[in-house]
Amino acid sequence: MILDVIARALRARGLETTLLYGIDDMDPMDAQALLTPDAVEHEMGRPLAHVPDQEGDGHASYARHHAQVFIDLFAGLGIHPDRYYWMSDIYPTGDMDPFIRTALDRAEQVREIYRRVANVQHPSDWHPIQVVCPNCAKIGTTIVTKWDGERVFFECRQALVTWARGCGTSGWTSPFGGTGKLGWNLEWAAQWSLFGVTIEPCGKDLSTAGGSRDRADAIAREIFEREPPLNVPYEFLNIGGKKMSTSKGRGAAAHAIVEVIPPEQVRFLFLRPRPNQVIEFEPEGSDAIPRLFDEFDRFAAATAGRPVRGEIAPGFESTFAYALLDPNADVAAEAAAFRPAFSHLALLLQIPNVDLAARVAAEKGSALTARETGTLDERIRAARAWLEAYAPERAIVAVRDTVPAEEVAALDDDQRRYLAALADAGMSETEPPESGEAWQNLIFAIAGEAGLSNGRAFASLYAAFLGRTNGPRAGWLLASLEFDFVVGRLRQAAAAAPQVPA
RNA sequence: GGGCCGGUAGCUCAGUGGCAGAGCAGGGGACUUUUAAUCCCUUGGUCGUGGGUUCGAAUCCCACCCGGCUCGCCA
Repeated sequence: MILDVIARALRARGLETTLLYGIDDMDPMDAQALLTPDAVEHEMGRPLAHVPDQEGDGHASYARHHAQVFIDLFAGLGIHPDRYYWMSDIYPTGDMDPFIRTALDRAEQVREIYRRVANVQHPSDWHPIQVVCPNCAKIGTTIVTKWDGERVFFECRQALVTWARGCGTSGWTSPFGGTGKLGWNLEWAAQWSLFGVTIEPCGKDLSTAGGSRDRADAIAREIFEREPPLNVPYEFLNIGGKKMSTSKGRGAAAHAIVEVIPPEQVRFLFLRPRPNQVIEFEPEGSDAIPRLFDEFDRFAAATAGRPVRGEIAPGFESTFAYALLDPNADVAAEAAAFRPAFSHLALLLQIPNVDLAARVAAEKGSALTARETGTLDERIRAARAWLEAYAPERAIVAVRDTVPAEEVAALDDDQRRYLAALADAGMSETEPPESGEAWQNLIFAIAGEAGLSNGRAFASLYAAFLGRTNGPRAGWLLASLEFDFVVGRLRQAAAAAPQVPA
């Protein structure tokens, strides 16, 4: 996301920019969670690119299957790298061979960097490369101990790592052309040189002192003799206090979020705070999601030049523009587009027989454009999902099965009389009110006769039916219920004992 | 234990030397038909703690406290 926005910003300044995304699929399989039990012994430790797709849905490998999930996720968020490259494709071309050669020639220097930068003490025969075992095809279990300038001596050790078992084979082999793979920090640095990388943000888990980024930076400078790319360390998004990350396959939270929140609001969520600020996002039982929409709409309004409440963060136009899905969107037109308020939609969705499109068009004051109808549909889906999975109790409108005793007891006498009068009026109509409009007219008419302010009239209705002080348009609410039930409830509430002052 | 980042209103966050802010939430009010909308008003702070520099510190320096990440492998 950060890289996508950087690329967009550079292009906006007229700079030619290429956005690359690499998948390190020569790395060994080290997580058995997604493997079938009988595959564990055989597959653990093999390169991810060589492990068959466990789902059997047509991907060439385990790596391709799972990476596709993220590629799709990125595409859905408007992130379209110019090129995805796979290390399992790069190594066989021989493009990495010069870097492998340099790393092996300078193995002692690499070990020294690990000691100095990361305080990691590798054995004196350790070499910064692993090879695919010609016997068992694993890469995570092999260690290289000698280098003669053309070939390496490897051992496939039984107990090199705890998560995979080697076969015990050893021998001389060429490390080039796809057989060998540089260690992670070296591979990272080699990619910078190979692709001419100039900017590479990374998360704070890597950006720590002595961490992967420090090592890769040192290796780039001292082994491959190239200045490392600009780093933009960024913080994480915490969902309910837990880290969400795409890089370690902890994608479950990411997908759950993306299912509920439309892409532009997801982008907005990431872009609004500074990169080094942890984003605390707690959608569960909170108004975090409605608030996210409201803030987005506020930024849109400000960008369109409409007045907004209070102050707005500096750079709001950029934040809004980069939150848009389409990098070439007409920002002014997008900002000016009408967007129905999320919480209002969530409310309307809970009332039966509401023509949402008509209501929203009425709020706007004119017909919705195709784009706005799309936004509406998107928000309706989001609001439904929110109500189902995340909304707090107070956002749920539900007609109580019985008279809400406490809330009704808090009503004043004139409000109670009003409820009785409304019941009488409903009964005395030649036709029982059926439409929301008929009920709404009656509610206002009786309130006028009783000299009760509209606010207090509505409040008494909400108390009697919902057990709360406010609610959706009362006429339509009553119209959605059985007439006899409505009259009965009105009478019960009117007859309820008033609250005794403590 | 070392390192990095963070700690500002109930919540989410702005604010890098010049009167502590916004949104939301909370409280009060307006509204004869959008009534969870809209509009107006408003409560709320030991800027993590303690020291220092300065005419002046949320901001710069030092120490400490708390939280997250990281410091063997893997990525």
